[in-house]
Amino acid sequence: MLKCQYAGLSVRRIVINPFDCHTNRQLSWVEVQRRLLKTKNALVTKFKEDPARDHGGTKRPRELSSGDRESRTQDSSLKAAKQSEKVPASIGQEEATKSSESFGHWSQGLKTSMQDPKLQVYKDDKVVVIKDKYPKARYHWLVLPWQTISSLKALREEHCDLVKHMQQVAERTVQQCPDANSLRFRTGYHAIPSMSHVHLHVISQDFDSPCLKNKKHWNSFTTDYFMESQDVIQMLETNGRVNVKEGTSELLKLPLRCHMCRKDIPTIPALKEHLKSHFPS
DNA sequence: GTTCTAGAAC
DNA sequence: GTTCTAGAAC
Repeated sequence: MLKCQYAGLSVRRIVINPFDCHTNRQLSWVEVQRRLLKTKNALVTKFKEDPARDHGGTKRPRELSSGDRESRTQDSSLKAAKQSEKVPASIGQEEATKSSESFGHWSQGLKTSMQDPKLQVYKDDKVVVIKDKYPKARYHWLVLPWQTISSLKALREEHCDLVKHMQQVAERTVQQCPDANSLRFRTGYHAIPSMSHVHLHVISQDFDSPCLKNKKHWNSFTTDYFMESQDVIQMLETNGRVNVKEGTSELLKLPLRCHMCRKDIPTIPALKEHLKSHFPS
């Protein structure tokens, strides 16, 4: 039970009704905890008036084991990448921090992550590379510009050099990877990203990760929902903007198909088992 | 983006 | 009965 005092108002106790008021069914222990946390957060947010306290990724307790192996696998290459780290110019990072808006919503999480030195693999005056917080393969990085650009839709011809630089940095990051010769990598953007702030995915094609859990994850990297960096650059050069085809969001619902042998696989667990035949550990 | 879970699929 | 997914909530 919560005991707190804000703005002169004392809240001694929060009581959660263990029954759902609509269905009258008994709530699970987890659901009771979730409602307790929600009420507590609402009180804290209301009285402390601190919108930055609750950002993406901190909402619910998470299993510690998830992604651990991938993180360890990436670390060795990250150290190598860091050795080539340039000293950042005085502009860029601070400017990005100042111009960013609303860090509170989960979709703004990348703005926070890119500032976190623990996640940074490389940075220069234009871009930063971080490990994806929930890697969908053995190696999965994100290249982000310091400049605030919300998404592909906001890219224009004047961003051409920046986007080319992002691709160069992506290629260099792959070269630093100890498995660069044995694994294939792709570099590209999600056509309709969930997270704000334009980010280039650099991902190995093993898709061997406990964080890859559903059809949306799979299809976002193995269908045309994943837009190759080179294609994006070409679009910017020829049209001055990036064209996302109508119906692209429907690609996420396509049946599961192996990206290596094109075999249809019925379920995610079966797909993950199938991938072991292409990428033995 | 993730977590959680009802209910569909098996 | 168990496994798996889709969709709501965050």
